[in-house]
Amino acid sequence: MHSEVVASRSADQRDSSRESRNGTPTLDAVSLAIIQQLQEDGRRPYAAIGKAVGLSEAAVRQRVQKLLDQGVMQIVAVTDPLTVGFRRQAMVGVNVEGDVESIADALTGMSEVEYVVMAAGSFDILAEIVCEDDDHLLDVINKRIRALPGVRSTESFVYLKLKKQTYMWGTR
Amino acid sequence: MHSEVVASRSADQRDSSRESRNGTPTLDAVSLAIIQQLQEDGRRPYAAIGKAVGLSEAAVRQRVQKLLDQGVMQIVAVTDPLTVGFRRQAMVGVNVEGDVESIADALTGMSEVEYVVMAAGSFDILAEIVCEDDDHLLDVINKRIRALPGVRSTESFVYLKLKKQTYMWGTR
DNA sequence: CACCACTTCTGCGAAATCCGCAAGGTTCGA
DNA sequence: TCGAACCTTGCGGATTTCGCAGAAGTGGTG
Repeated sequence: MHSEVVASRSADQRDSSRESRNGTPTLDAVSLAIIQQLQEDGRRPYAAIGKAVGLSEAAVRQRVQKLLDQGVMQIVAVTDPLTVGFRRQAMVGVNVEGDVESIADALTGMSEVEYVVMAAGSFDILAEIVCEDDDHLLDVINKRIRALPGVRSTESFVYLKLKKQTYMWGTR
Repeated sequence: MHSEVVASRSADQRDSSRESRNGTPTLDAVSLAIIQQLQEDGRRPYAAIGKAVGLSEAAVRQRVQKLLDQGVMQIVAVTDPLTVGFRRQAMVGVNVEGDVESIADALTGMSEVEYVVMAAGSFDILAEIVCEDDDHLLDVINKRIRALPGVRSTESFVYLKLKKQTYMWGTR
């Protein structure tokens, strides 16, 4: 009647939190389905989720709590920064000599930096910066990032228009 | 006792949804405070938010509903893609000849593309791609993106390690 | 100033949800 | 066989959500 995701809960998809090789918990199909529900609506009631994934309300509650505790997922409000008063954003590509990770850590510590990723290619690090205005952006890039010892060069891409921003992993 | 954000709701911060010049709604201090609460916990009850921002439960509910309807904010579960089974991610810089926006729209239509932004600098568009494995990633970049008419060239930055990912705009 | 249209906030029941808890079943692995 | 982990069912009580009616403030107009 109502689309069940799981028919039989047989051996190959039962464990919801075993540790895999790299230390991150492995997710089974049911937890994935729960996350999917919460990606559509973070406030969806547990009973509705349970009906959708084929679990009781209590079980969903336990799983969600565990997923949150483990840090696998978080339920948050996300906004378009422009609407909230941050008018200048940029992606900054950084080239590093020496220890890349320590530079990445330094960037991570800056509150204006929303996103830091170590990458392969012509940049060692990509960092997204969210600022209130041009002065602020300039300050962060030139005075703070370029000033870090070990930063060889940077290249900035100022955002003109945000076209897409999704959080629908697994919903494909 | 409990920190009130707003003391007097006087003229200069009353409107919660007026249209500003560029068409995006302007937010007042109260809505900002509500968003802030929901960035800490997307499931926080309306009454608790109301207490924190100095509004009744019903008022908070109405404002949240409006913010959601307007698309100013969404309440969702966010995860680390790696944990959910997407092992390859990349940022792709795209150079375009002709209409940049139509290319951006095409990218937006691809489910593997999580993030699309039009930028100034040596790339016209930056797009973040989330894939299950190398084959998938290769396919998206070479067969689908490069195949778009108007795409002059692309450059890929494969993610090695995600260091930071925040959703705390306004919480500074 | 009076009046109207509009929006927002408040207050209040009724319904739904959340939450903790307990008892019992199943499966898996030590 | 035992323990651990997980799920289910069921249950109340506390909390939250939800819809609605009424009050209050704003802006525009004559």
